[in-house]
Amino acid sequence: MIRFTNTLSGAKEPFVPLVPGEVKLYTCGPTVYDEAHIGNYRAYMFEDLLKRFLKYSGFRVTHVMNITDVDDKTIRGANAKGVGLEEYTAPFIRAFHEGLAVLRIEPADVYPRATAHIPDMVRIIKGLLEKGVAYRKDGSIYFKISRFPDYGRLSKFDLSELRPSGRIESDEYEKESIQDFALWKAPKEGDPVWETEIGPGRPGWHIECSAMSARYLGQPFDIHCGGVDNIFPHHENEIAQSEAFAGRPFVNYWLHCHHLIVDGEKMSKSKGNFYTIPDLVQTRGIDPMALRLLLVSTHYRKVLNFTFEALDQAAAGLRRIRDFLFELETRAFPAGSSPEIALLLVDTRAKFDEGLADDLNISISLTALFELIRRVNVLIKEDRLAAGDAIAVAAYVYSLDGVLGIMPPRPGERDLPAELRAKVEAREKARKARDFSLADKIRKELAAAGVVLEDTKDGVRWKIVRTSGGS
RNA sequence: GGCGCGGUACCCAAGUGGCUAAGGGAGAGGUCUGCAAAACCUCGAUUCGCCGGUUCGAAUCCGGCCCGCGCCUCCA
Repeated sequence: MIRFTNTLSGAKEPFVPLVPGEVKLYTCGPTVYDEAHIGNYRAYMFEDLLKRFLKYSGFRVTHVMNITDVDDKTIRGANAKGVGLEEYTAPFIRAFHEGLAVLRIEPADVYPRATAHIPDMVRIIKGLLEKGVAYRKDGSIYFKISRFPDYGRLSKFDLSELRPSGRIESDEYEKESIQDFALWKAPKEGDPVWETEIGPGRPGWHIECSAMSARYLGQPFDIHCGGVDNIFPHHENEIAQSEAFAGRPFVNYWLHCHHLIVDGEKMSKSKGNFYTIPDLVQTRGIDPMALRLLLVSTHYRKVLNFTFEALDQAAAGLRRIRDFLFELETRAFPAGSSPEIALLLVDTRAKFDEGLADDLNISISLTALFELIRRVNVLIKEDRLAAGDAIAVAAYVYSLDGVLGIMPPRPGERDLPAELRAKVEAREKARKARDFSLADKIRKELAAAGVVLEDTKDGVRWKIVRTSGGS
């Protein structure tokens, strides 16, 4: 049984999809006004783990991730640069997809863009007006919170106790109640304007998610994810719009991940602790898979403290997994297989699956993997592992890649360029001739190229220790 | 002030009433090795933010306190 912590109830609940075997998933994507940072990717990584685990568990998953390409910040950015909205957001959208690819985050089925779904939003706003849940004021349209008694259920905010913050005072739009939020914004100097049957203007922020989730997933659907900072107001408002419009529930399970901080502090450009994928991978030469393991291995409901030490630790863990596979693939084992290993794999699988099934408790799952590695390493050391065992264990570990996404390419998919291969052979010759200084010199050259040599009693073997990043 | 997360070894982190408090990293010593790498073995928290309480028994339950973090109207 799979269980998730549902923000709606605040408790761990058994996960039961609306349609057996199928999961409809909506995750809040980027607002493309700037380059995404590793904190943003932490959320996408959590969602990737969730989706991969659901698929691994046998569900068919339909995943929708929105791209917010019209809002205050994108408009401001485009105006500042003197270009159109589309021209302004295009490079950020491209960079976002590149970041996903570098981190091996599986693509969503659809990436709907807000600007391409204005008619869907208009239809909902029109419906809300007709029901009297929305009202017009100075060309804008607002959602009337007083008409939605359930408001605050997700964030557990009591409206009467909401403390006004500075932002309310600076709001440029007139509303009946400060808690009402904009569905549609009246045309303003410099804003893009859509001519629609509810009048000219542009959409508010929250309406796109209500409109696009309904279009691609229906209502209700199973799981909606995002960062904790989206709980209020964004997700609360989505619920209000969608449920008031359709008269039925919006989402069954809300899953939210916590933030990523850097060295114990919030990441911000002014502090200089603001990292993007290219910063780490291209500029600093970080293995993207180490970053992936780091992001994925901290439980999603805990704050992730990003440090370079933690990144090194993740890289070390990754190395242990890779070296283990390398061992299984490059050693000569005696023929046969043992029931002991078959049993060990059954136990490992049970523990691994159980961990993730319990609200994505990945620590348990990784422990299961590392325990398998340690036990099999002992057997290798004692010459008790047979060829069939090695194949079975390696196949199992690779199968986990469906969930973890960190494994190296399989043996057939990796090779050394001819020049490096020649160096490996040259070193072997030197070593046989006991010219160790030449042998060590070549070893160093190979190391600089990211290739590590290991001398075993069965001869030399090489492994690639750096995954080339990005481009 | 409200709502929500968290505080377990040098670092990351599991464990929510009971066998010796998982696992990974780093460190120290050892085996192996031309050197190295990997692997293996050994060592490492009498103790879980603090103080009380409940209990035969508490990291785990209850009460109080301290500390860190997030959200509180367009932030993942």
